[in-house]
Amino acid sequence: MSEENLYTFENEAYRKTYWHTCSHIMAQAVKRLWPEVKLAIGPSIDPGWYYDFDAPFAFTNEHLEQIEAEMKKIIKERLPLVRSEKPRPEAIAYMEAKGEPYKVELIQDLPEGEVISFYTQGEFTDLCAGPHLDSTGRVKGNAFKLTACNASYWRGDAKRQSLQRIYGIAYLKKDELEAYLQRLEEAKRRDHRKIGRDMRLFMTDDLVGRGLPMFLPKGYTIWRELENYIRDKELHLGYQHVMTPCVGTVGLYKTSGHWDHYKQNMFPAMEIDEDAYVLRPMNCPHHMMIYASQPHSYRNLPLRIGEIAHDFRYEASGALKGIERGRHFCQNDAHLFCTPEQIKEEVGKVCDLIFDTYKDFGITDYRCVLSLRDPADKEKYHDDDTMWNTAETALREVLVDLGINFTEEIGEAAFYGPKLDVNVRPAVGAEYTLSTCQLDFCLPAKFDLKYIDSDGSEKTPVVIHRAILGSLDRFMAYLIEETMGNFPVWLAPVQVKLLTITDRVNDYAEKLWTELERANIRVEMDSRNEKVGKKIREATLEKVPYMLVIGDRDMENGTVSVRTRSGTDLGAMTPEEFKALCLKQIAEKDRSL
RNA sequence: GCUACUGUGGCUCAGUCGGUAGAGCAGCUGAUUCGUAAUCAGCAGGUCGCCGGUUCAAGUCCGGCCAGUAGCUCCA
Repeated sequence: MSEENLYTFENEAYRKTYWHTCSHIMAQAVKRLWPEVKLAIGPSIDPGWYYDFDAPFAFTNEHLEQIEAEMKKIIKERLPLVRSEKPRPEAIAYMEAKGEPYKVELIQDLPEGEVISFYTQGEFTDLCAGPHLDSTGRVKGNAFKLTACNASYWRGDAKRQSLQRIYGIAYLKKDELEAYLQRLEEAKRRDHRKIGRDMRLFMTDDLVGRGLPMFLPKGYTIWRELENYIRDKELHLGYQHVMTPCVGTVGLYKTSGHWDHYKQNMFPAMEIDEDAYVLRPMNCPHHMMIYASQPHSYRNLPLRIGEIAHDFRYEASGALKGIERGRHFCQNDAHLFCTPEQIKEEVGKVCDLIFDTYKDFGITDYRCVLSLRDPADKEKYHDDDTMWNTAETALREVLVDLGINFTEEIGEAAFYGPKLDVNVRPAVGAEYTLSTCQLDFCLPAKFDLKYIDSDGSEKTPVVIHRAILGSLDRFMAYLIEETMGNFPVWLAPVQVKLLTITDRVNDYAEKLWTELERANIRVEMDSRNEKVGKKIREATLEKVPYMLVIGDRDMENGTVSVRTRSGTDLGAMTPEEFKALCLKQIAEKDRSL
């Protein structure tokens, strides 16, 4: 790499340094304008940066403009950034003198022996490990923008001080900044909530309740295809599907441990007769009870119990987001009961299923995470070090053996065991988990599950919890945003629309409709008295993959004129030719159009 | 849940300094039968999220609630 190439945003280290210096410039601007504002932390993120402030007033867009103007001044002043170090007592005294309690706390919590460094630019000094640009003048004054101001918590703890986080973004050229802002705007147009409303896929209503989306005919058509897809796939892999009720006794969840860990996130218990019931938040206990209902031999393991299951969780109101996160959702759940020796093969099969499914949906941009417990957190995790060591070691080994690329994250495990999470980043908002595969040595013991091993002894099975499409609701949200509503033909709510040009061809079109409908193609007819241009426009906006334009010429020749939603004119063909083309595309889950 | 912002016909939006609502699309009716992204005309549709307050007068100002949006926290 040549010398000047280091100073581009292609270079991650430079990019992060640049953004971090921007965050210091922003903090300096804020302190100049309002000296009473307290500083928390201000790292670079990808892309951009933020800085958390404790201010006695709420920042508005006008404030952000003021800050931007002040930042431009600081950039023009070309202030050098100078690093310095202080011993701990001096560093604490320094920040106390400056009236920065959050900085004092940060210094106090730095591990013993850690170098405590500061960066100074003009009158502004911040506690910081660096590195930084050598001068505020390195930042391009016409290519940065403060994009948002939101709330955050001091040290990410909801019980502590609420702070105000200002976000910024910067590039090396103005047009790069503008291109970025434009991408943000475009992403908003992919929002599944907007597309879902426009395409009449799902709706909500206050009287029905918050976070309780209702799927409309078109949305449910997609849903049904997804459900059929994954259920059929599972059947071929030896899964057995069950149907269990959406309500269970509190005792069931006390047995599993969910009550202790999650009762505040469940709909409150309903007292009926002598018992208390809850809407179920998940399905493991039901499936455990099914396993427990008869004796098992090692010969019959693994036993794979699957269910497209309705669950209810009392999600925080601020966490609700369309069908991505609601208070009712449907899980593509399964529990695989197996012997310890079978773990590797079963996890491998689950991973194959996940990646095979992603191939069918064209999902290529995902990240695998091995989610481990935080050993220090005895509250959140089932307290059994031996169990955790066994489970985490086993899952890690399996993933390495399978050659899966993954990163490890502490404190992301389920309370009963470690998991492999497959995460994606949607067009709008933060990364989330689509698929999961969890290794559980805990619940089988709690439910006292047994099998008879080859030596005649009673043993406890291991359970693998897994979800491929995760929640069908969330999976659909993801698909909507990825495709912008341009679903592949096999998923499109309406696959073909017949557009008549004149009433004279209505009978002919009717026959075509019947023929396609009998071939199980989802076909609609638009025989309104409107111009064909208007019919094409509307069908295109509805994102119907294929339009068949039918006029006198087609009727005479016994053909249909095929146009795609992307505007390609495939010309005239016989109905048989079109039907074959369409069915082939559906069968192959062909995504091209 | 926390902080901030937003809430006007089904959808997208306008509504000035407070003087009791406007458009386009969709819908309905009629005319038009027109070959690849909007035919023309007419009609109808709103207690301006809800409740209260200030005022002679509130879509507009103030308070509370509800809902939505962004981010934070959480996500078995």
